[in-house]
Amino acid sequence: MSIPTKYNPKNVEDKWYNYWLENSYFNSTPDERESYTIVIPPPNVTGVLHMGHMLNNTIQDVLIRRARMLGYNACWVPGTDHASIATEAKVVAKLKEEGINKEDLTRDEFLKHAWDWTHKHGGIILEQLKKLGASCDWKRTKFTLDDDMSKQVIKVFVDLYNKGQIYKGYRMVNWDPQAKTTLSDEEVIYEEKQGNLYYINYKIEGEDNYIQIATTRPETILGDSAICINPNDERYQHLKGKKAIVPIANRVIPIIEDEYVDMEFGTGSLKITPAHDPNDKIIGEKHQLEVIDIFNDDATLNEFGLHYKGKDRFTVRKEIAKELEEIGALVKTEKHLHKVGTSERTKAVIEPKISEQWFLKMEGLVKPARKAVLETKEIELIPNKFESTYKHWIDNIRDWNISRQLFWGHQIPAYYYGEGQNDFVVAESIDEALELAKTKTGNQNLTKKDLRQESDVLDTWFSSWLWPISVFNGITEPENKEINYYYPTKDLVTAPEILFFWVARMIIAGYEYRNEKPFEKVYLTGIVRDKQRRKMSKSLGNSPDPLDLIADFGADAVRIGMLFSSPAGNDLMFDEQLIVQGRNFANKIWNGFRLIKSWDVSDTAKQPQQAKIAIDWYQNKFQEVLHFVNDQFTKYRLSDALNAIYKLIWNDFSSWYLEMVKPEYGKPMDAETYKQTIKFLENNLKILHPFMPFLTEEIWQHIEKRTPNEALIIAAYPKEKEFNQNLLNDFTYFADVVTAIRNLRKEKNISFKEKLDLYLLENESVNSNFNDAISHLCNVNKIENTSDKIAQSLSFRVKSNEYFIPFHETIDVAKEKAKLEEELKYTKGFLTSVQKKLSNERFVNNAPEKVILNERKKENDAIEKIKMLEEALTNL
RNA sequence: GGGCGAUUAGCUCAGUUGGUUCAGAGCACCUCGUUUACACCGAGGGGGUCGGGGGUUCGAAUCCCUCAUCGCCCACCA
Repeated sequence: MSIPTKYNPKNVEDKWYNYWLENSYFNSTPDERESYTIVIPPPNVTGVLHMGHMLNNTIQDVLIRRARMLGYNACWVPGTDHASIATEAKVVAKLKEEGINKEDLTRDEFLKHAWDWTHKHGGIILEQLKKLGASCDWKRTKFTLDDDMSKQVIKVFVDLYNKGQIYKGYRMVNWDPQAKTTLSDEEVIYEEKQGNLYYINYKIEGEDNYIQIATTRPETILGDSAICINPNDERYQHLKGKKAIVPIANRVIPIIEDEYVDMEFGTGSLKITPAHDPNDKIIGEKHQLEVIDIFNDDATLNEFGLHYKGKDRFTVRKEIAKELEEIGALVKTEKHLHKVGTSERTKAVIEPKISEQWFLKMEGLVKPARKAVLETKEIELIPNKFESTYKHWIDNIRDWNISRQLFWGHQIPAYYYGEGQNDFVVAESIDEALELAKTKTGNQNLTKKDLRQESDVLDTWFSSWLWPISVFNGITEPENKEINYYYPTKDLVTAPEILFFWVARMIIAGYEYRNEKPFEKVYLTGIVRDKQRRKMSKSLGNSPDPLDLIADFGADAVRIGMLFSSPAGNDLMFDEQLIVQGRNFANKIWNGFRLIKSWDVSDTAKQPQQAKIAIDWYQNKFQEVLHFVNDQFTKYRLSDALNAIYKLIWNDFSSWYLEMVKPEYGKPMDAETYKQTIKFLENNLKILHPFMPFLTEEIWQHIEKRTPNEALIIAAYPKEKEFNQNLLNDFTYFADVVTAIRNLRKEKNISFKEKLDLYLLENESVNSNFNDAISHLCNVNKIENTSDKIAQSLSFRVKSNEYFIPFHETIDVAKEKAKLEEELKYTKGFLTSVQKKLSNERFVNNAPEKVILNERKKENDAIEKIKMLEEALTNL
């Protein structure tokens, strides 16, 4: 026998992955079958695989492999995202290490570096996904900055502009001083931070009086253009109409009145800095205040910062507090806990800033997206608790800032022909732009050289929101065969973190550009955490390298480990023990296969009764579990489906079925049982394949030589059939008998080698087809019915039947008696409670007949059992 | 500050319209076991007043109220 006792994934995983690739099983082209499409959430092109990817892509692979076996034309489209801000930040950092400043490069020079970087690191993550077994159609791999993808993004921009949905506006936006770009509201993460609340005195002009304000950001006083009080505030009536002097800057600013001011907070008076606070900007506009921007793009102070010019905002905060103290303007400082906006990507503290940006109007666009999820349920969020989150976002949506001051991305297709901020045209190409500009200006002498393209690029999500459409070229050629076939896709598997960034916007784009949903189900995964519930991350160093795990335990084990306990929407508490469990399971299956392969098969051997009944039972058991598994899949409960298969294979198939059919030592197996066993093994492999693709294919191909058309990956998933519940119940009874005998052996220290006789006092009928199986599993010599109790025997009861095993050695009567008495006591107590229930008139009158009948049955069974126990006691 | 969700065995979680098989599974733990697949194994076993307190009901893990703890999302209080 050459099959090793341990399953070794190393030897098989690459082999089968290559085999699958060579035979193009992952590739899809439109045909007459129904399509089943999943588009991958494109990871950052320069990213590397982490545990979150593992979980996410395992789920997608399970879904797509099962769909493939169910006969769908399964298509999983892979790709990567250019992730403009994240990638640009990485490239900038790398250049800095080489002593190159981004500022010193032209756009083209920088882009060349970025592309070099992308070509070097790009797609590593996709190679890593192959190790996991991901069955993506690699020929369809897309990158969001590919020309064909870019064209579609630009086309959509132009279209939305022409529809009046995109506009340029001078607005307060979120400024990331590190990346030196604006961010959308979604890219700002609010973090609670300990700061100070500074109380500062402003002198009243022409008086020896002061007004006190409170601020968390003293450096911004240099940009103050007013002090604001609540007109109803009794404390400040005398200051109405007067002016105050900004400390240090010594500028005179008005004291204005607005009911916006909360009289309860701080000092009840507020300094107004329109350039650096969204609320102040609103008040500033209302009262027509001056806007003084004190910051440079990198959040150092500009000339309005006076002697602080050139220093960083946080340095200035400390220094200015000191100076205020020195000049006596700082009254006090209090500790203050507040929320600070930070950049999702660079973690830099966001600076509110007024600037000219491009926006997409969201109001009308979101309507179909709202309806599809919340009203018609055309799109289902799994778990559906995320619907309320979705609703809240969509009902409070604001215009989307889509421009970014970066190089790496889709350059906005606006072309300026003059110096004015609004002297531009929007077009898909510079040639079209030129024609438009000529028409708009009436100047026929314009040339391309007179046009200057907008330097901003588009938010990354402005390209990824088209992903399910653009991967099939559905924007450029809206009626092409592929988009019509593959769209709408079936499942989207992603993290809840990007529900707004990406999922909601894809839904919006889907309805706007296809008039149809982009996917049917959104499966929201949880976050992978460590045992201390910390998010697994590179920076914390608490995350294992997924590739190391695969190398150590095998991809199948890792997949199983990830899925053992990860219901949709729940975080996964990662524990390597789960992967060990996955590895053990692989080994268990492997050894079951080894056992079957070790049997000598004889055409002449007669099929034993225990094998017959085992086959009959397992067929039905398999169907019961298959039904359950299918049901769990419709509910996207992958963990539960996997657990059911795990138990089926480990307990039912290995511990019961194989033990029942296993021939006696040295004897051959009959051909019929062997044939059925192989069939069962194959069915097990089929339903397990989506979860453990490598191991199952390996065994599948070991069972017999298969042609490429017979590979497991494309085998047909087992069909559901009716199953016989009575037989399953009979099996449970049989299993109880076997367990009872095993217990007796253990209690009485009876060696398994000692044969026993078994007598049955039958009060309710027993399926005697299991008798040989009892003999086989428990080393029982004979099983006979008896009409009388048997003295000098061990006994046990299953349901209302009593079993006896003649046993002639001394029995500890006292011990036996105590045991019986305890059981009797319990049963009597049980009977009392049942009878109490049944004598309750209100119960009998109100409860459904079914429930009452059951209680009566419980009562009768208990009475029977008490009788039996009492007799047993007297016999002792 | 607003909203949503959770709390069931040592751990991770099931428990679908209140009622048979409702207090479960896997892992961990304990005991026994080197018979002819697997010690990455087999056979047994212990373990929870279902977060606390009220209420509705003949009957509550399940429905309602309240409190506590935790998590997530959203929001400009200086």
